[in-house]
Amino acid sequence: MSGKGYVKNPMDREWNDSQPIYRQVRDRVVAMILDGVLKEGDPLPSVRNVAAEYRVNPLTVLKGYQELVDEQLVESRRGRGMFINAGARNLLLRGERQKFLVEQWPTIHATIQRLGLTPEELLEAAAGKTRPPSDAAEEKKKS
Amino acid sequence: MSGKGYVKNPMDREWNDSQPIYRQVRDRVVAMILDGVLKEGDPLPSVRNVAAEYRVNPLTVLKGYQELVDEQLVESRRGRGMFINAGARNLLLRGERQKFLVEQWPTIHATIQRLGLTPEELLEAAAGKTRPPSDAAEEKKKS
DNA sequence: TATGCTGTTATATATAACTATAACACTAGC
DNA sequence: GCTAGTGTTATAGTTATATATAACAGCATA
Repeated sequence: MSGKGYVKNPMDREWNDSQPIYRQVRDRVVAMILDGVLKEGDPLPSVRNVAAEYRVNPLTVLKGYQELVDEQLVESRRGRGMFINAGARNLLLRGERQKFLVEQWPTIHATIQRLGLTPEELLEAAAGKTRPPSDAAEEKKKS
Repeated sequence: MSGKGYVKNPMDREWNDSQPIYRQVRDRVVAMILDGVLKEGDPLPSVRNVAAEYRVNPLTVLKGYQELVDEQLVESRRGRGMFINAGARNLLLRGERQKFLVEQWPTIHATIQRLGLTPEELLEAAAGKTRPPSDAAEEKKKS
């Protein structure tokens, strides 16, 4: 059990523990398409490159990419690479909006209500200000 | 292969596929505490009852409950049950707020921006109206 | 004591996610 | 042809999640 260690990557601060990596890979590409970083016809970063850069198994990246193929967002050309399909962004703008509104937002909204979070707090947090609850509980003094 | 089937429950519409059941069990109890459905000193529904009601393995429920014990939100008394600790709600209001604002909200906010969702759409969806993109709402401009 | 609730532990198994390593298949450029 | 870059498949092993089944341990009460 100890010989050939199976050690988790120290580099996975990049990854969210609450979701499989391959789905996060998929979501990252989706975000890049929506943000216009990847345009239609563009090649995706190669499976091996991404795997190396993020210290992840190539198969895991491939699995994420395959989901995009199944969603008809990208096309795979053996020996050449994977490429963003035409119409990918529009397809996403429709699909992801609906998916978010139906599957995620209701739960999120309930949580916000439950925690009594105000729009002000949310906007502040979104702006990058990780403000502590303003009373005590502040021991991270970096001078 | 077919003999002693290992079949997934048909009843798990109750459960979200994107997160382990035991964590959803934990989150449900947390929600009940925050909502005041479960007050301090109250007993949690028994492991076996929950398991039966939701058609889930008792061990899975126990695992979710154990997380609550580890978070010092509930206390386990062998032979009697598990009980909400004093101060549980306050502890949650601080902890869960911070956790949400730091770990979840930034990503969610980015997604909302990316999809160009307006406050109106979000409020509508939260109100339960799972309405497909209406034709009239196409000309919305960000203010 | 006996019964019937609680939480808890022990075995064994199934499936999904991730990994390491290696090989195969295709394309482009030298 | 050779090589280096793509995607793809194959084998095998680890960990996490969830299951089925059974037993153990403590408490309350008739």
